Amino acid sequence: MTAGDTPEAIDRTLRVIGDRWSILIVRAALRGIRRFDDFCDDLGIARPILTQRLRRLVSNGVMIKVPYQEHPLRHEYRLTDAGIALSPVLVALVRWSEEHADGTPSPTALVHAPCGTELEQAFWCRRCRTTFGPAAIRGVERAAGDVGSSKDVPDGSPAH
Amino acid sequence: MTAGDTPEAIDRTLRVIGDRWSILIVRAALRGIRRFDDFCDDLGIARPILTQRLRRLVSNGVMIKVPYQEHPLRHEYRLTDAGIALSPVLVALVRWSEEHADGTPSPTALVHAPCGTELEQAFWCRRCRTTFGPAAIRGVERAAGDVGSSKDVPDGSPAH
DNA sequence: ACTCTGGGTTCTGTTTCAGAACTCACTCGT
DNA sequence: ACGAGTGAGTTCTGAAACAGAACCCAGAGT
Repeated sequence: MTAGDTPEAIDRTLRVIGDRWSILIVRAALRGIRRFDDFCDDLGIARPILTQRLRRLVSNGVMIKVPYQEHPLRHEYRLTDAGIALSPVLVALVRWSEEHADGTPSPTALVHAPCGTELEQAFWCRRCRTTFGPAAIRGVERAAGDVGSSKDVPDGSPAH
Repeated sequence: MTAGDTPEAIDRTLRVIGDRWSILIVRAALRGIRRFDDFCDDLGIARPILTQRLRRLVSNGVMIKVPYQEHPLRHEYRLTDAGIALSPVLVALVRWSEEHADGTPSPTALVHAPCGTELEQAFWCRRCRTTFGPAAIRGVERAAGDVGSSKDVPDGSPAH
């Protein structure tokens, strides 16, 4: 690998949510689904796999299992903060799907709640107070010794 | 699936890039890697899988295979615009990895090229000219007939 | 007692993943 | 002209992951 990039960290993440279902489960959870059978119905996922995925998500801190009633003791699954923090990933994925994988835009648009305008996703520089696209990204070494080695990112592609 | 929403589109996308390798391949490509063996070495991916993944990425328009020399006819793989457009997904993933999956921040920081400040990723409303977080997202029906049913996305805050 | 509901587990295939080792076309140095 | 080297793959093989029916079990409702 080119010196010190991090396939490790991202790789570990992909081991948690990098399968066909986990992200869809998180998505469903963001839509308010909490119960085993509802996940099943909503996603059309096989039960054994759902069991397994939920367990994995829970053990990785993406979701928690909380009882919602005693007696016929029942649990539901909710996103933790870490789980909610996945929404940028999801949004990025959904938008990419709409724009590049698919002709048909999804029937559900994501909007800025206060004003109802369809949202965009952008990179943001807090110093310049500006948004920008992929072309303006650069990767730099963060480690102690040598700072400044910039070596990420593509050529072309105008920002949006 | 419960009417309306689009597991289909996102599902199709996940079939393309929803495995442990595809995203890492795109990431490597964004770092400038183009050749078969370089992907191999960089990622530590098994060759047959790389072959398959590249083929799939090409056939789905994420990458293209272009000859970079005749004679010993050789090809390299480059991202298309659609491929470059995946960078928000990647960035979101990397940032989540750093913040939630891992203690150690990655050695490579992503910065805003012009000024060198570490970038953030945010949702952006062009009407309000403001950035905001997941809590301010709402999903609304886009289709003709029944508009108004809003039912996506996080209700303020599940767990905690 | 008997059926329903929620939340699972078992069992049995079928794809997909992964890795070593091999191939093949071509070029280069000698 | 001959062996070594390269780039880009294939073929085998075994290990996981996925998928679907069917089964289980504790309580509750009737």
